Amino acid sequence: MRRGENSEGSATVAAGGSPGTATNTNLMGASNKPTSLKKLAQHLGLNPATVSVVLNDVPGRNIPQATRDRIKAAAKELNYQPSLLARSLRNRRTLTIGILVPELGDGYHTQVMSGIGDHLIEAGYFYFTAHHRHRKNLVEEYGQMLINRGAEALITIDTALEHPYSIPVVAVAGHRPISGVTNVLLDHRFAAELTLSHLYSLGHRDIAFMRGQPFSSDSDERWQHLLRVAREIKIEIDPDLTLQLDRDTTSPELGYPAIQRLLSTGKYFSAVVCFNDISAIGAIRALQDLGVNVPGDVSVIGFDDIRWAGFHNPRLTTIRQPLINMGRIAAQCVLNRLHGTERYREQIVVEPELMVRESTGVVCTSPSAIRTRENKKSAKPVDLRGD
Amino acid sequence: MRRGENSEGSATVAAGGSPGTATNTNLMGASNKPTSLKKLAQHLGLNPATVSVVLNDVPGRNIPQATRDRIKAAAKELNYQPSLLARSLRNRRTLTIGILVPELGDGYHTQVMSGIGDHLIEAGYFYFTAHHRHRKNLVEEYGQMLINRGAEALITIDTALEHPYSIPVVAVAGHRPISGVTNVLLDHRFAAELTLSHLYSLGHRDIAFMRGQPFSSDSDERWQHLLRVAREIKIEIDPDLTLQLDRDTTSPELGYPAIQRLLSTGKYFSAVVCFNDISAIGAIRALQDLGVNVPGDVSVIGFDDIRWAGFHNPRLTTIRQPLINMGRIAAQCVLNRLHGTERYREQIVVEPELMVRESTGVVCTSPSAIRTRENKKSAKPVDLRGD
DNA sequence: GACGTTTGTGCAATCGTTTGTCTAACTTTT
DNA sequence: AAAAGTTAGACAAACGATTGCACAAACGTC
Repeated sequence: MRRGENSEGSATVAAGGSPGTATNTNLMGASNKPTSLKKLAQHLGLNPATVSVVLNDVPGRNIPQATRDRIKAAAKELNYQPSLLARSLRNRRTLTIGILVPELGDGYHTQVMSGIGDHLIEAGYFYFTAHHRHRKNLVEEYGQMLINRGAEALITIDTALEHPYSIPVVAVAGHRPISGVTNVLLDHRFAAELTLSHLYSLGHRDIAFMRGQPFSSDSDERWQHLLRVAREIKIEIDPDLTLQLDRDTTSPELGYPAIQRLLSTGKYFSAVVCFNDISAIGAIRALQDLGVNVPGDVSVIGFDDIRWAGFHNPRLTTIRQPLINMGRIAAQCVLNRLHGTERYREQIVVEPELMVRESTGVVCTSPSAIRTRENKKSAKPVDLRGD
Repeated sequence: MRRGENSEGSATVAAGGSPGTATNTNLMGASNKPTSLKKLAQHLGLNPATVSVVLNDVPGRNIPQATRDRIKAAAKELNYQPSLLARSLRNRRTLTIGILVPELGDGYHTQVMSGIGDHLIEAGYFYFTAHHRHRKNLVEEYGQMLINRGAEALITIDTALEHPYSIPVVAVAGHRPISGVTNVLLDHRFAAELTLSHLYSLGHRDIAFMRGQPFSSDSDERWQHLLRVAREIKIEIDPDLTLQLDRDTTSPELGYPAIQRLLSTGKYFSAVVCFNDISAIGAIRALQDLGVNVPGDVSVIGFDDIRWAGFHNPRLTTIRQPLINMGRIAAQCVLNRLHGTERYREQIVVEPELMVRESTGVVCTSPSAIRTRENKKSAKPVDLRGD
């Protein structure tokens, strides 16, 4: 049924369009070069400086209204568009922010980016994005590149910075304290409390945990707080029930094999705390495929509250990070620091929120249910998508 | 249990960090200004031009190795970083592409962006992104802005362009033929065939349809092909079973009320063709909430094959668009046109793929199942997230 | 009619690079 | 030893805009 089993999706590329209408690559309908200030001035018989002054409404210059009108009319007529490149060079202001992310096209980061982008573009700023796939040298290289291209400040998401920068930096979910870097981060202590007290109150004591990949900057922080809170409320964390994610992917496939491994040990557990919603979705899928009911037999709790968490089946109980807002806050902070309207702060803490939905429930009293899983034939193997 | 019911996610902002360590906003550890070519040359007692020549390994110039080494050493020592801004101005090459999208942080677009970003960055290009929320004036304004900032070419996703541009443009899922714009688009005819023949072969004849929002550029194209193919294979399309999406959101909430409305009419249908996976997930949720089994009572087919389609419950049967690949193709095409290594083409067609999973099944023979829905009490109302 | 002020615009330098041309010194050839 | 050629690097003019300063004409005042 499927055509093309190659991993990246089959894309048959076909040339279309009638050959007769082929257009030249470079020059379209309009004139080749855009009108420069100089040409405009020449056309008007004026000096470029005068034109510039008028077009920018520089205060304190007296140019008669007649000339002003004449200039503005000509600018419109010749469709003059100032080269922001040249302007940036001269003014030493690019109105550009650099954004450093590990990955494009993933739920978590894109939500944050969305908040950032919204705010920046409203404020008249543009941004360069670069993704480094958690590779140290690329973080360094692209960071520098962004600066060379004129970024006035940097925003990073889930990125491990190594040293201070000469421009303002705001890091979303970067945990290292670095001089000059403002960290926007979640109150992970509170998140751990929400997670564990929720499960505890439902009667769960045998809880499996998924630790995030080592390269994800939230992983360690989140784990440490879970450990601490667990100790405080006297939940024992069994090393055998502790999974370590390691694959560098943002597909739900992430959590799938982890759960398979967990189940194959035969150890009893009534709940799984997942590193994020994506892995939670994979985990649920794995459980369901092996005949384990969620939340009947095992409760699953996610993290992030990505867009479809509330629409999954079962609806995902999760710890919500205000991702969009975190992005917005980061953008706001970076602009404020740029404009000097805000003192540098080491960190800005945002609060998580427990979203109770359907994937968690009261603990299953008879552990027989989970023990029966060997008897059930697992469903068809999961469809593992390439990318 | 929830703290903060405001729609954007509660984010309590708190200033952290010990006040003593407050750092100045602007100047960090390093020297304030980065070293320019001029300063470097001065430091070496040489002319900037000579330094430039050496650092760029300009061929055909004879500079003794000793001097070359001296220059390179000094460049490293003073950490000279060329201003790409100035270089761009002088060379009239910015190595920058502009990307125009309707929305940030949504499954469909971000997948495409991911493919674009990958390819561009590998090729040494950077990109500006701007999102216009389908607002005509913003499309125009941001498009111009990108050009003013030096974009050498434009890539658009799901964006309605109005006129030709003076630089190469590649549009992903833009359907208007515009001179100088290469359209990367899906073979919607084939997609319609895949969709309908799949449902037909499962016995479905009473099929409901969701039409995409008018501002989405794929909507009309997709609908027309569905109509045509339906006529050919003699599936009747009932206007009463045709839904029109209109809300401008990328949350599954999109499909939810549409299905509610549909069910409330009492008309019988055995399958729903959704505009995309997101709305399909919302649709499934709505059906399930009203006690309709998917695929037992109603089959649902999506479109796009976003990342978690295969992990949803039930796994989503869908028409896959090779989104990442479409992005990659767009990037490749735009660079090729820029370098003149590829003739302009009006369009590049990519092929969809039917992913048969679990949300479609053989038609339910006794329509009683769906008629019983009034008897069942619906589940808790769905959790409608704000953003 | 001399002088200060206002008005309207031009000039030139600057931002940080790149690149074509040019010169001075040094080396080789005859 | 003079002509020719090589070598090493300087110089200046761009790229396209901004901005402080200068300057000329017109105007008003005494």
